[in-house]
Amino acid sequence: MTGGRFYPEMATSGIRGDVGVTVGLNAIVVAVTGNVPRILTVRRPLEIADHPSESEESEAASERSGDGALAGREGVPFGPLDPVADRTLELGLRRWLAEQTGIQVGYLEQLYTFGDRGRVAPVGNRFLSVAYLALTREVEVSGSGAPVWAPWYSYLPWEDWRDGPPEILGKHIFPALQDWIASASTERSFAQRHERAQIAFGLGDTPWNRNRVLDRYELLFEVGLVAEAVPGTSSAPTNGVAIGRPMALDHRRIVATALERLRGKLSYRPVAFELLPETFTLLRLQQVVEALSGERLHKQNFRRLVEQNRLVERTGDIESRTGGRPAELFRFRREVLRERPAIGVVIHRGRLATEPHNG
Amino acid sequence: MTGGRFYPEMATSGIRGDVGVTVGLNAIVVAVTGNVPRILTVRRPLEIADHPSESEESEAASERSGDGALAGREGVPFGPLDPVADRTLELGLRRWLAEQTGIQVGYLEQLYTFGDRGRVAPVGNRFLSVAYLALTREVEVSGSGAPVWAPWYSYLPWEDWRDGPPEILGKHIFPALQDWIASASTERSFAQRHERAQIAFGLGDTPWNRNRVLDRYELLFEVGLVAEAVPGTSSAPTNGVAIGRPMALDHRRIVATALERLRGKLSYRPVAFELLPETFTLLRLQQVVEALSGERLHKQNFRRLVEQNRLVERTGDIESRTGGRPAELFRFRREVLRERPAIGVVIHRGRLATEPHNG
DNA sequence: AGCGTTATGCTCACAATGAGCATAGTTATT
DNA sequence: AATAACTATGCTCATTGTGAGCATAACGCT
Repeated sequence: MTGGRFYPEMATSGIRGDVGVTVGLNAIVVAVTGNVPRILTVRRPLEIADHPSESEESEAASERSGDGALAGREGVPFGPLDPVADRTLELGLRRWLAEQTGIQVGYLEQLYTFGDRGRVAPVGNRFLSVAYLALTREVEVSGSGAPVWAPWYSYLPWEDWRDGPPEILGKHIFPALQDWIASASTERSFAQRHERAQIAFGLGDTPWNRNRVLDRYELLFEVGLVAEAVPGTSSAPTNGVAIGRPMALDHRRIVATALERLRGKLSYRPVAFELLPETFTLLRLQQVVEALSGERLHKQNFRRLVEQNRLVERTGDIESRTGGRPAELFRFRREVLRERPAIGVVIHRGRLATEPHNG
Repeated sequence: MTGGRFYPEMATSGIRGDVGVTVGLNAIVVAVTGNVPRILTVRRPLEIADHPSESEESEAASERSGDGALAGREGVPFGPLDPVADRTLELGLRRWLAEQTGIQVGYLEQLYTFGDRGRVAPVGNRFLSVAYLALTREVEVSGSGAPVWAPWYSYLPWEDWRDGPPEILGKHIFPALQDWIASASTERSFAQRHERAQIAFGLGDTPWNRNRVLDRYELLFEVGLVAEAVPGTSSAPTNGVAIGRPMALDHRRIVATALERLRGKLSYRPVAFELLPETFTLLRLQQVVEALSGERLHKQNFRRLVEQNRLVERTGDIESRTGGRPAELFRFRREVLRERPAIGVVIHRGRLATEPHNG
């Protein structure tokens, strides 16, 4: 309303010179179907599709060396911030997300603001995007962006340890990391590379840390095992060994950031319930948690954790299509938000390499 | 470099219509002197001081109802993003922070992007600021912004429980909360207010949760116990009872966000060491942690935690100006970042209300 | 009835945590 | 010189939390 009066000198779009900043909003919309965590993707980033005027030429004219980074590649939903209509960033995001995918998200949380994208164009504006993490139950989607639910781990296949260490680690990643470490030019650089790899991927006696998703992604990017499509950003050559599904721009990095955040949150906030229907069995809850954390949990201990912390309450109803003994249906106790404000659903690790004998 | 080519339609500053977005960077720079946690403030927000052309008129012309919100009030350092020169947001922040305060910060972490400020000006641009948390040892500062170290808790006095529950809680805050709850118009609203107050301030059997800094701040704002100076933003009337030192714009909210984030981080990352010199006694370390977490810790258990997790190593040197038995000097073991990636320095609570008998 | 499958109750060892006792070296005071 | 005051440091103990596994229950299917 009156804000402008206080900053008349800011009524121009640029602060210095004539280059301004354009702001967009990205949403990582997460749902879990059965055992599969999914994110909502659009076949072509909406930042192109939404501005049809020149995008075709733009794309056709992209004579970029490489693999046609942008063309037709999927990305996460993107929408503009309407500086006039959207009172808050969050409302803005809800608006265009509803418009473009028909989804009304429940849980919504700001993730990160990405600004260093190598997108400093000599002529164009600086580009900034504020990314949000949204949780929802999986629903039908349809809209201008032709959205599609894609398996989250198809973009980050090394993050799914539910069936033991992913093969891709031993087959491609570890060898490539070794090469990368060995090819360090100085002693110092060697040690640093070694340490980084150790921290990120749990080599040697360092344990694998499920939360270090971004560390791992960035290391793989540097090593040249994943490709990004951001103009002006370069990683080591990929040698044809590109792991996981690519995405437009730096969206895959955003996706990694979202996974890291969500995994972190799992252990101290009851976010898993946002992804479940009103009532659910404890196995369903556990499957959701496992899907997101990427590791198996000890069933009895998981039950104990959830019940002892009184995260759920019985409904009295029974789900009998379990394939075994019928399971009781539970409901999230929203009161826990009051009683024990920092309580989550993942504490322990369970077994990773071997199958739990009683799982 | 080449980014612009892909988004020719975005070379304008606005996405829709002619209103664009201006981006600035805020830094909450934290240091601890003795027992006092401090943040760096500038007497007038640099977003004004830095643009002298019209700011005087702007301020004089601010015929805003109220208390002259902006005039001369302190805020956290603010700097513009130079869309051309600053390759990344973080580098941009380091640049102007060094320019304006002479500080070279070590630890730097993105905090939050604030966009809903009621600053949607009919004529001016939308304003967005990306806030960062910076940790440093306290050093002399000087620069164009005339920066000053101010005690953090002077802005959030209810957050410091080191000497028991702050008086202001019983004297002003709790009564005001009761009034606010009682004045709810509907049953439902009553229950909601009651629950919010309970969660945020630990009323009844709910324990005080040191991490809920932002919840508390926002509740106090709604209740009208703290004032913000953001044009277009309104809270309940403050009735003359304004608690804690005010700040320009919504900077105090940013400050609260920073405290919340830092308190959270304390327990799973060894960030306290960023605020200490190379070597230190365990008491100094404990004091820093207590200063930030706002509560007292059990000394022996704190030592046990720090030593058993091998966060520190002995230097062999002795500090003898302790006022008692000389204390050994320790050094942070940077290796822990590798060995145990998620380890912090605050786990337990210690005593709050009473003085530890052996503290 | 027997098998496969999932649900659920319970135990046990061990680690982590919160609290407090006891002793060791200093400086300041009498 | 004795002692008071103060901080450092070592150690114990009860309780709780965590990881793992045994055992039994209740269904569908053949």
